[in-house]
Amino acid sequence: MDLRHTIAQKISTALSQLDTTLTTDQVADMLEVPKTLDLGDFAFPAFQLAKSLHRSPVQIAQQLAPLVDADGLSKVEAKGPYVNVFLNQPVFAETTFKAILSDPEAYGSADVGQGGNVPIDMSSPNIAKPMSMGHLRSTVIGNALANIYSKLGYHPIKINHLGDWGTQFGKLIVGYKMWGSEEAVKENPIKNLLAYYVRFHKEDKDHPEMDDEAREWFRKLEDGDPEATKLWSWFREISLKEFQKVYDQLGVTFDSYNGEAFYNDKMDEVIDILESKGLLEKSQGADIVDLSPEGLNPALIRKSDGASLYMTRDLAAAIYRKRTYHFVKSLYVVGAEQKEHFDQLKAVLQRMGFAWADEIVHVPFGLITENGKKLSTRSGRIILLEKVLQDAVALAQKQVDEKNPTLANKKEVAHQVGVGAVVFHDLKNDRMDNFDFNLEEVVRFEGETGPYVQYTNARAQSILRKAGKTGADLVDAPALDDAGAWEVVRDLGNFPEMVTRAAKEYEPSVIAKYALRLAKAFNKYYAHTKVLTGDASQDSRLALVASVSAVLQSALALLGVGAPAEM
RNA sequence: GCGACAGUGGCUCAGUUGGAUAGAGCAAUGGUCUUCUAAACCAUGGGUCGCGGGUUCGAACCCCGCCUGUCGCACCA
Repeated sequence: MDLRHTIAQKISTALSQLDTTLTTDQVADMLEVPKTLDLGDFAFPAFQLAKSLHRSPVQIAQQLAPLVDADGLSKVEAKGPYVNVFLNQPVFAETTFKAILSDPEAYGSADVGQGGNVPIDMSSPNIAKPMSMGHLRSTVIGNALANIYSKLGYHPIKINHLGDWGTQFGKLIVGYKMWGSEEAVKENPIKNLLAYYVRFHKEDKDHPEMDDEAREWFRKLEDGDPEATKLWSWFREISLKEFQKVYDQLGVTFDSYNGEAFYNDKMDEVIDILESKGLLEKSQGADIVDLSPEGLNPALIRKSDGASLYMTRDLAAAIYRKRTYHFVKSLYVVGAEQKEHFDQLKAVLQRMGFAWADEIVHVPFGLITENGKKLSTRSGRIILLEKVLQDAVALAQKQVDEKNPTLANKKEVAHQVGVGAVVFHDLKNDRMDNFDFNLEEVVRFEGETGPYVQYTNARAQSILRKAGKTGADLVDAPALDDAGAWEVVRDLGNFPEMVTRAAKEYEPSVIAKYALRLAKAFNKYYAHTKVLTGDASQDSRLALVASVSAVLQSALALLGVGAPAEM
């Protein structure tokens, strides 16, 4: 039984003495956490009882407070219409520190997932195009969710659903054959492949025959023509190698690179099923599934020329993932602009008789703009992720040189701080928030930022280093009795709940905000309390410091952000 | 036009899902390093929570209407 329910039970028992029956669960739901520390750690509002007891909430609170069994608590008092409950701080601190320090990895973990598979569709850049800030969002959100779900006992499967098929490959081949060379592509694959693509779009306006040619090459590719296939797989391979550089910097790995091409031979079955169930209709020459009963636009399954579409491919992918992974949940970390697509996808799967469609979850996120404008590869309005990371690391390097010139592994730290700033910035706000890109904002090191959290951890580590103790040495430290540390202690105790909430809401920002809250509380403590004084309570304070460091590291790890011991 | 998402200090955002006096960061001003890392801490100013109704003992949060912005709405993904 958790703390909330323990207290709820006490209150429930007390209420029965006032001839009121509320179950422990009901009381637990009503319990609030007051916004300021002087109002205690939990509060029970008496408003709702006023009617049935024919008394004012203030009176009820006054009568109820003395009836609550205060064993294990430090105080129960009525304040206005609330009964405020104060925890026994030293006891709570001791159990919390012990829980953290005896097994830091396990703290906040749970086995609710029981090893169930959770494929996560994420990142998904397009071959021959550079990765942009938009891909960063999908990548880091997906990665953080994978970490969070893993901590809760699920088995995430990170799938990079590459954009590696489509008519653009016809254009790419034509462009390459007209203007490209093997050397140029090898020298700078993405840049040059993109240049062919962009140039193609410029020139095909005056030379419509180029489009026919591109269509022809894509047709060849679909038919397995050796030359087309060879070029395609080369473009794919060489692009992937470029993407890998970014993933290495971010520290993100994948379990599968099955992209769009992978499903080429799996779409016929989808159409067969749809046909056999009589779901397909002709409309304006195309094959569709009418979703008007669901209040959705029709799902386009096959173009009038018989070619398949995005929807067809995603249906095949969804079914493949269910068969392969027997998932308990299937996540798609894809921009909010594709919401309707996923609504349609789920609706069609439902129509096909797949009840597991309910377990498909679109995890949408907001748009990144620049100067208020939407980014677009074709128009060249694009923020190169590689460049952003590069700039961030360079700025961090400058900062480290300035602040800590004698640091041994400056390069590594600069990398962790620079990349950490970018990743944290992307994860700290609600997924759905749109944001306008601003390099200075993204790579900020002060205030509510990733480096702030990293710095807090580095300070804590520094204290432990000076003391010559590790967390393991402090497991049995005596209880900390220091009202000034209470905010920190309480935050520490909240970590497990935050992990659960982040998973439930598919919202890494819950963890990022939590890390900021804990870091802020600790910095305040740090500024007011000297840890290494040599007195009898030193080990108790050190246990606090070690606990903070451990939890900050856990939180940063969940977000995919590094935690240097010094910076 | 229809639908989705959003609207909270000058700027960027929180607000534990309906509770006590609406909180942070940035920016501004002032203060704190001979003492564990000043990437920090402390203080001051700054608000009709888009607007109008409604539900409720109680609304930034729920319901209805309106305004503004963004995204989506058939053969791209």
